[in-house]
Amino acid sequence: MRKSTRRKPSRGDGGRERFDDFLPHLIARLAYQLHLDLVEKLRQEGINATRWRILAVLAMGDGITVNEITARAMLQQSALSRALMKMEQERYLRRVSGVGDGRYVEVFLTDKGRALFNTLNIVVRRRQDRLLQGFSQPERQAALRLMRRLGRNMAG
Amino acid sequence: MRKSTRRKPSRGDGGRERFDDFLPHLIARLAYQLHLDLVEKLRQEGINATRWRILAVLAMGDGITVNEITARAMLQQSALSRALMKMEQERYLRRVSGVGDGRYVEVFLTDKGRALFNTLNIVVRRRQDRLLQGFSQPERQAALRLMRRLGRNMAG
DNA sequence: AAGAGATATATGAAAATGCATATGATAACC
DNA sequence: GGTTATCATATGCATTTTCATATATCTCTT
Repeated sequence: MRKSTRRKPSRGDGGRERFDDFLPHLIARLAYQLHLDLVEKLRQEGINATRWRILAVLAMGDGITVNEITARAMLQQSALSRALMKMEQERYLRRVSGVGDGRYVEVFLTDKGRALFNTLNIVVRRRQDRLLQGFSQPERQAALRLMRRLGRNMAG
Repeated sequence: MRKSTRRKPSRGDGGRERFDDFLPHLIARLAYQLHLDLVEKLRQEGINATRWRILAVLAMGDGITVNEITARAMLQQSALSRALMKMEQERYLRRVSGVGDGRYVEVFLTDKGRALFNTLNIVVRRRQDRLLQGFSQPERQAALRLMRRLGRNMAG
């Protein structure tokens, strides 16, 4: 067979639809890039993104219920339930049956959990620097404002 | 037990860490909100987000390889490989073994697949309106520019 | 043209996820 | 006070994803 007949398939017709001007897609793509970056950083520390989110939410203020973690950590309740069980076994956190209302379970970081958070936090915060490289302080503020505004639009 | 002792657990100490000013988290949260919204819209049409992304990427320009879809649709290659197989069985798309290079597989939408895309696209595009409600035209442009800029920072 | 290396896709097995529902506990109502 | 409704959490099961690796095809070298 002649060499010239071998080729990598082309990229189609050039596209009658575009994504570059479709904001939800840009956001999904950016979040995905950030996620991959996060997963890789965490992998080196032997932890996955789900656990990191749980640690981070608890570090933000523990003694909260499973339900509250669900909302803040962007996880399904069932996934969270299982993750918490394992993390409790490994002594990263404690679960206490609700003091006044037995339906609730309060979750607390242990010292071990808090130490792990502190270690990871250093690594993870660098991601923000990369994301915002070349941004002036006002531009950073504008970025935060925009995200909050978009978030409100979707929440409302 | 006295009623006053029953209570919903409080929200902890108020938070020594915060997320509201941590841009990667805001982005992840926003993307998650959008994702949930997308999943629900698609569910009514009997399709999941993975398949929607594949359809959308192909509608943007088909005749591309599995690898190219992987990058654009934010999926793992193995997951994509399986999804494509099922979608081919259901006649949403065709896979053609590379014309010049047998390693490649070129993927094309069928008429059925294109029709499905068109139906869903109408529904999905409305999400952008909700996201950008209350934004002036310049603000919309600024939002797009910001996202592209952040994306470049993460890609580079 | 045979072998080594590179590239693209597929697949087996394990883990994670999502969905529906079960369990356990409290609150509300009559 | 006992039944029903409500809420938080756990769990069974099916599906999906991920990781590692296999398979197939091509390229390059000699």
